[in-house]
Amino acid sequence: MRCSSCHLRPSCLPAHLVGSELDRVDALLVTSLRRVARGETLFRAGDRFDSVYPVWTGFFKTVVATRQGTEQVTGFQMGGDLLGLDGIGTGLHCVDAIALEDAQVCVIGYAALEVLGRETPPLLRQLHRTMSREIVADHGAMLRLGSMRAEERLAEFLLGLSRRLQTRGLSAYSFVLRMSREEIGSYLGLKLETVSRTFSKLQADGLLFVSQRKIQITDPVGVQHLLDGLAVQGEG
Amino acid sequence: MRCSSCHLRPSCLPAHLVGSELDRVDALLVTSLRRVARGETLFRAGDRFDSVYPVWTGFFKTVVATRQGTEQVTGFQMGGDLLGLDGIGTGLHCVDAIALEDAQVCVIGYAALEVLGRETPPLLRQLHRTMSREIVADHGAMLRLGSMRAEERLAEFLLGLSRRLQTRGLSAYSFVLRMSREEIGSYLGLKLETVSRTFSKLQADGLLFVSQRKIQITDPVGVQHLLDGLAVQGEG
DNA sequence: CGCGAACTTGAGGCGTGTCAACCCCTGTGG
DNA sequence: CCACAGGGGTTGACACGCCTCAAGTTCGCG
Repeated sequence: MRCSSCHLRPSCLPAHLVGSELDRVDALLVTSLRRVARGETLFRAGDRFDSVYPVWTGFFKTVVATRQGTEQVTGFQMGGDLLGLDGIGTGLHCVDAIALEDAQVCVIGYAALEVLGRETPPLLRQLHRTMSREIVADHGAMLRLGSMRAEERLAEFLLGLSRRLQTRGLSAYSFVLRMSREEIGSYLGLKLETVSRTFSKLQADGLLFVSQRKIQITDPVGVQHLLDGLAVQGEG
Repeated sequence: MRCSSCHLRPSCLPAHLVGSELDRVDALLVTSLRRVARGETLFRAGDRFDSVYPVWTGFFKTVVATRQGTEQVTGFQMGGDLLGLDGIGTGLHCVDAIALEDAQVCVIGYAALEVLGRETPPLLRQLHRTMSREIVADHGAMLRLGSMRAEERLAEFLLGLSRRLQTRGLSAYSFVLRMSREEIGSYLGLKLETVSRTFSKLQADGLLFVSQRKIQITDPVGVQHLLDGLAVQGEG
């Protein structure tokens, strides 16, 4: 695997590298590629941390669990997203990373990343940006969970997903969900029935079509207005 | 200001440094000290990012806002905590950092931190740990907001605060809240009335005493059991 | 000492959860 | 080609926890 020829590089750690920097990264950064079958874990909470994993293909969820069995989905990761950052702090992972479809990830040893980063400032800077963006994204999740109603949470979730698909060159307004209603519900702090009902309501309001996991956002502006607290415009 | 003689160093960026590393950090890391009066902002969402700020004295909250005026408290920061990491990703801060009491922070230029970090691996590693721990803490917040009932959210919040006070050498079970009911509510995704009622209920259940902002946790084990889903033991 | 902000408490409404039934896809095997 | 099984999704009725609105109290600060 060579980072220099990877189409995901602009959104990955070796973004902005050129020339000899890129050569070194090609040679030393990614030690291997790892396949994870649908339903399998890339790592589990409690596992020893030693690597971070940019997603190359496929789709993941990360899940935290409490001792009494409750679970919370903390994120969904797709091509270009970085998994494993939760482990740096304590040396142990504290979420499960589970593939929602057959997936492949690059394996980047954290020790190697530290060494390479010391002699390649843009690489380090990109790592910091990535961690910072995850913090900001988590703040967005807190806003969703703490201050929004079910309809707003789902709308925000869909627009965020749409935006992420778009930056990866995929269709922004017509896509297939990789996760179940229950997983969406866990991420949004809702029960699966509420997610289902809310999808139906958004469809009844003419904002989107939903059929099982196929989504088509027919009125993205209307969805955005819902988030801005504006009433949806009538037809007459 | 010299990091080497700061009592908060073990929980700050220059933790684990020794000898010449510490000398360099003393000379170059902290460019100045900044005072922030109660109610004033250290930085605002939209401000240009150029520094991170370890809290030296005082107490802060960070707040994200939406265009329609809703706010969400994303965290409370006290001595040793690091403010400003949200800005690295985009070069702009995306939360407001507001002092809840007169406070002092160290100013660490991000550019200087990057340069110093390159020649001082333990410093860089500590930065990474700090960011990772913030990510993990945010996942904890998501779990609270997404999967817990009001009573559990408040119990978890109080135990977390208790633990943080304890690591700073303060009393774990008797302390004064620096934030209002409304701010706690925002952080926990509850209305201030619900926070107030829940405090009263925990007191009625014999787990703590509360009087305005003075808190005394009289039965920390009971509070922990509440989080573990165990019923509180009866008296007979 | 007095004002205003913060906190507490109550009554009633609403949104989401709970429980249950049914439907729709998909895959399997006869 | 169809029958069947099973998981995921949808929908309904009802319950409950939290929110809303309102009144009254306490505390902190000028």
